[in-house]
Amino acid sequence: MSLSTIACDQNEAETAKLLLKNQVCFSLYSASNALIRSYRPLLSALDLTYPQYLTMMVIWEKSGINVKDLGNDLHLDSGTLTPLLKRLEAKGFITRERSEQDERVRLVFLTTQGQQLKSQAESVPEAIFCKSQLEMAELQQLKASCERLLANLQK
Amino acid sequence: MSLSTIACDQNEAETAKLLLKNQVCFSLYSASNALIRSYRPLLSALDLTYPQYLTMMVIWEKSGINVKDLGNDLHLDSGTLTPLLKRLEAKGFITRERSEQDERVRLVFLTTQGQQLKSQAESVPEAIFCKSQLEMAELQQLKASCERLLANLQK
DNA sequence: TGCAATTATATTGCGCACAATCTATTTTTG
DNA sequence: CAAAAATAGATTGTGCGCAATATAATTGCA
Repeated sequence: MSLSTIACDQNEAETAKLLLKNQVCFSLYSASNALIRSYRPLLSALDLTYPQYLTMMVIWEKSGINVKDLGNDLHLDSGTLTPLLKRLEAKGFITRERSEQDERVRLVFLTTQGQQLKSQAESVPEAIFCKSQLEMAELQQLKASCERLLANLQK
Repeated sequence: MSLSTIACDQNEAETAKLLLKNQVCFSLYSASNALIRSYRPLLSALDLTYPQYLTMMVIWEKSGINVKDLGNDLHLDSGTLTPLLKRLEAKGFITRERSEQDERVRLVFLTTQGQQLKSQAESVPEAIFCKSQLEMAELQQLKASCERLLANLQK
């Protein structure tokens, strides 16, 4: 094998790595965008966006949580969450109150209307599962790989 | 088993479905965000964002492509692409010219500077692969599942 | 040929994500 | 106890993603 052949092969290898169709990350990015698009009609009936829906999930489980803990759960920072929470408050689903022990901390509480929203949201997971048309086993494997990837990237 | 027990179990099942930690979609969304974050330091050295990098990949392969075909490849629409392409043009990586056969069509061409950028980008895929700390087999499986999911959601 | 329908792209507006920075409060420490 | 450091959250600015709409060019068909 000549040196020029080696050089050529290496060049082809480099080129292949920069093809869109060979990008794992692009597949993940496109699938994530497509999922959020699929949620849109279901969630707009509840007056929620997808990030707002995720946020409500945490608050349904942990009413009274502060912004920092919410950010840790959602992997989002205050630059994203502060305006998002203000929009949820404007819709009447939550209230945002300062902690009395530590005035820096904002606590987020579920309202009655926010609680009622939860029952309306109960059909959403099943609807998305149907739209995905994947077996539960494959979805679980996909979820596990995404979680491993996230954990590794955060190291 | 009593009716109340059934009701209780169903309620627990509904509650479990609305827990953040049980959401495949949230894992995908978080992993996608984390990946884009991981690309950021690598790509900012090339003066590119992640969507701009994906777009450049298509143009490296298909200089002279029109906006519609670019959008099909990237699963993005003109509302996203028009301003993105203007930014790539402002940086000198591409030119945007109207087709002479059909004045509605915009053709996107690689510049010399855009071509030079490709060689600078060649180390990026390997760097991300290392950051992911996943086996190639798992990444390929992840990619395949994402592609199946995307295809099913688009039906 | 002329006009309606179609097509390609651009524009506008909203809501994220996130970096960078700022403010206010609390904690630490000399 | 006062100054420095740390912490929580808010603000600002940029760049997506995408729905809705607008504009301009092309095509189809009566």
